[in-house]
Amino acid sequence: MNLEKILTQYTVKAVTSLYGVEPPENLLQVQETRKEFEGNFTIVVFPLLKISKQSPEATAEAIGEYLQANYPEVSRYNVIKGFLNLMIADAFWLGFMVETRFDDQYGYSVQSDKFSKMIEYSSPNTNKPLHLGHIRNNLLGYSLSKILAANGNRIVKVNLVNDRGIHICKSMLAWQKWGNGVTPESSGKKGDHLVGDYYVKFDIEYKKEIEQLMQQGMDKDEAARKAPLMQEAQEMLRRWEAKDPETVALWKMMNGWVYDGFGVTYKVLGVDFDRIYYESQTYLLGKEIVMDGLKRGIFYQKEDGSVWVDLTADGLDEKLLLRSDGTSVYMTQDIGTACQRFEEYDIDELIYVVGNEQNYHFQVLSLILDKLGYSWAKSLKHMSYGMVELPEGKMKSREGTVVDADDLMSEMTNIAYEMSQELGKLDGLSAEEIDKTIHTIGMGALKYFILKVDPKKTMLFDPKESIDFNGNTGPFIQYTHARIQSVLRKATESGIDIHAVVDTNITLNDKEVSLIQTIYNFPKTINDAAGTYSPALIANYVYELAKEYNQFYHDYSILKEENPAVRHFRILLSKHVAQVIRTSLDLLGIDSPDRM
RNA sequence: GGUCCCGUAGCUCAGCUGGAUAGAGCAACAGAUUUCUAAUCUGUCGGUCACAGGUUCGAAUCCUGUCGGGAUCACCA
Repeated sequence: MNLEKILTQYTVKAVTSLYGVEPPENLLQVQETRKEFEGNFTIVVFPLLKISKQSPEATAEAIGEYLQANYPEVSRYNVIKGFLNLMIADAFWLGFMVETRFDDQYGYSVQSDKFSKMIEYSSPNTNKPLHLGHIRNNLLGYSLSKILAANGNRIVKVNLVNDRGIHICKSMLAWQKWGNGVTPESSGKKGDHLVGDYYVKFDIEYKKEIEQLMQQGMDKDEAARKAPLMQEAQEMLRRWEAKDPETVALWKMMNGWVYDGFGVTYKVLGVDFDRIYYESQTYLLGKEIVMDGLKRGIFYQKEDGSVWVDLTADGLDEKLLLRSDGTSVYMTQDIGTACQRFEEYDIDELIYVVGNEQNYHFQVLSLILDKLGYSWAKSLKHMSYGMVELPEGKMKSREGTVVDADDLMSEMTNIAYEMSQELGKLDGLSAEEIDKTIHTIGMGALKYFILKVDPKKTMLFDPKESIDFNGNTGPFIQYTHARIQSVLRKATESGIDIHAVVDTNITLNDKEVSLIQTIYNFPKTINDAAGTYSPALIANYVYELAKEYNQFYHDYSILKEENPAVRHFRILLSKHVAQVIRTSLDLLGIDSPDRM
């Protein structure tokens, strides 16, 4: 059981015994003591005053004395105003350090009854390469899946690739017109970037056409609709839907280039999927379900034949489900794919990692499925995250104001190389080791930079100021890990057995207690992160741990400590800190180097 | 206009199920290395927690309003 809960129970007993009234648990507030005060846990006694009928100080004093006298875990206490600060006995901390199994599963929950959760993330369009916004999505989705798995869930990671539609037709058309048969091989360009270039090319030419038409007196909307290029793109989409062999062949070829490109990006980013869905295979789903809902009177039809759902009673609007020509819209597909997934997989929850611009969409989706009577409708979850903005505002693909994912990642690696070189950290390493190290550090910096921010919030990325490697950063934490590994190597070299049994008959200093307490909090942190879908909690936690360790490292010797019992304990502590750092970073998808 | 989200130090962010004197990093300045990795550590400077009310013993945190920023309400996805 968790120490906070134990202290809560003890306090209940103390109050009952002292004042003859058993306090309801919600009156008890046990929290970690703030750094500037002495103690490990603090009981806030203000809510208990109505029971004690005494001053805050007297109440705190009485409870403190009772706890210290009756429970060996509580070694000392002090009272400041209405706050009772408790010191936990070294014996408890040492017992925790010696008895706990600090393997790579430390902190994980073991659920006897595993929940299965499907996480959909990434979900790119195939008409252009991935950018920084996709990086946030992928890192969040991947990290969340790891955190939920650590919290005792079975996880299925899926990606729904948007491989069809007008956008890819634009790239195809532009390539046909201006590509001269260029391929990734002939140009030496990554496939997704090559296809993206033609998407941009389409837009440029399209804009020219619109302008021309407007000069001929057409208004903007009409020009946008009637521009020959747009007409052609739409014609191409119709041919694709009619399965015209030539169009399908071109589509397959260009999507193939994109998948090769994405594969490389995903690999460098370090994310993966258990199952990839393609919208070309799912876009017709959902239609029958909607028609069935229409029959059952859940939806209604307008005169032109389009099908709608009325959500005004739920405080929302009316939503289109089928166009007047009978074709599906985005919502129709999502209804269909959700049903398909719950049929195909034995899952308890379906989590969509999608930007907060679609909050409304997912609210509506869940509501519609609920109206249709699916019992699992309420277990659809939207992990909504904020946009990544540049100093000048939102990124816009068509205007070229995007931070390209591949460029950014290689730039991070380059910076990692320069810094490592400058610091002389690469001396004596093979070329292969250098590559691996700088990749680990560069990606560590990028991933931590993204993941330390609360997912819900819009975050800012300034390309002019490169991502830091000092302070509250990924490399700082990685460095702490590498530093500990170095100490452990030195220990082994000098013949110290780092696995030796630790004598618990020693006194701990403040920094040591504080470190142990932080390690002790790890399981709770994972649990919180899983409950709130927030990798940021893990990131903030591991930063705190690394910072505390560095302070400890600075203030105390480990291998040069003369008392062998203390020395062994500090080695043990260091080892466990390294383990918790490694596990934490792993939950963020970040590697922990042994040297850097 | 309706709905939702956000506003904390010069900058980037923590803290938000109410608790102590609001915290980090960056930037600026000053220091620490004969000692286990200085990508580290220590210190100084920096705040009307957007504003105004309210609830409370206690509000950055909860409620109401105002201002400012963003998203969304498509026969786009």
